[in-house]
Amino acid sequence: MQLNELSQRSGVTPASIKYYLREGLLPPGEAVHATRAEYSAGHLERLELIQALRQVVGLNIGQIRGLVKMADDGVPRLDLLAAVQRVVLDLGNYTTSVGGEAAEATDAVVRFRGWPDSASDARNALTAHLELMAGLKIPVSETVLEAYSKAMDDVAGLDIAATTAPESTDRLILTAAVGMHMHSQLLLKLLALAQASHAIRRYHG
Amino acid sequence: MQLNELSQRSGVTPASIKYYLREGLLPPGEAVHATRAEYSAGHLERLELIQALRQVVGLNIGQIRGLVKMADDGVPRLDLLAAVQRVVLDLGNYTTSVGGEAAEATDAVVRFRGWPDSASDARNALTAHLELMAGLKIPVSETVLEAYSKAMDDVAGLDIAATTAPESTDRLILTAAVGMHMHSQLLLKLLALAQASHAIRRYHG
DNA sequence: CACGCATGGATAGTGGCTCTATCCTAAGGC
DNA sequence: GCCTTAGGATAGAGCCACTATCCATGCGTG
Repeated sequence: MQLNELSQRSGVTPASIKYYLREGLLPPGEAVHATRAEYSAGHLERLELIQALRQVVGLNIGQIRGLVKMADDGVPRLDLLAAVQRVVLDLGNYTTSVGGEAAEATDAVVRFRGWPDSASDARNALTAHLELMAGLKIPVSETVLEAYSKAMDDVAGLDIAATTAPESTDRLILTAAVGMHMHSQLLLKLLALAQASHAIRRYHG
Repeated sequence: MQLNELSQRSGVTPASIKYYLREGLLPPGEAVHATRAEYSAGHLERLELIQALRQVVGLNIGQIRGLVKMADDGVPRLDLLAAVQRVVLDLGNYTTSVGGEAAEATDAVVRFRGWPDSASDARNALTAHLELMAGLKIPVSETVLEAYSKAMDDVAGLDIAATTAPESTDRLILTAAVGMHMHSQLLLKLLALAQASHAIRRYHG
């Protein structure tokens, strides 16, 4: 198919498709000659991925480019999922701080939860976040950390099970990113409702 | 104090202060005459609030304006806290959909958690979010909803206790917004770590 | 008393981001 | 052989959060 058909099937305007091509999110079509290029079902799938990551998950072009580059480079699926987790849950690119109270608190959490204690983006992100909270003078007691981590341990026991290993890499990224995002948002909505409920109980009953 | 001193004490450039004045985030100083205005400690506090909401919580100018307007209008503290929760946890302005599977699921959660079942932003947001997930073909089983809500119920039992009712309304908003944001982010970091840990156990142990 | 310079106020410009519109050339189809 | 249309390049738009410039005013300093 050519650009126009790709546009109509995906619902993305030709101008935007050209933009994604320029930005390297969409690989160029196979040039049949100087002024015609042929696009495949893979391009359509890629466009759906881009749309979902932009509109549902809210990633920016750079983040999307990072993910699709990995996909195109044939990076192993586990690494891909880790990358998806990093951008979707905003684990950032923190400088790995090695000592300090925050690192100790992270160690403590990992220990009393019995989690495997290997280094990871999530671990660095947690340490960095605890440092940030300390810097903002927001105390995080061991009690809170224990309760939160227990709650998240319970939650993590379930949701990955739903992922029914998709066929293509693009679809894997799509389902993983959208699933992670929607589930984390679901958690926050439930937290809001729980907090509101507790507040009502406290003040009105 | 005058603009320049306010700028130096707050660390905000005069140009930005003028911008906040124009946008109605910062009330005008008391005009001593045509070309001089005097700013108070309240202005400094307001600037600190704006800074925190922009840089830490990541709110935009419109959201901040909404909150400070409420503060200036002397809205009751509980309403203020509800507004803070709405913008910080992204509860949005959803159209209150009354019926449908999602609404039933929300009812079910509230029922088996024993939460007071009054209408609220959080409740609408949850229903809307469940509808969104259904639209995206992401199934949310009752098991997941039960586990998630249980976890959030446990979490909500703790963290509001830390709020030591601050003196001024601006400080109340600041501590509430920053606290909510950082705690919710903490939860997501812990979720990431928990998921990574479960994944490792599954694949390597 | 007069001059210079900071202040407040208005207006316009900047830079980043994500598109979107225009223009041009080169072909394919009728 | 002409007209439509794809593809490619470039420039522009619109939003956001500032940031810089300009100007009249009038306080403070000498």
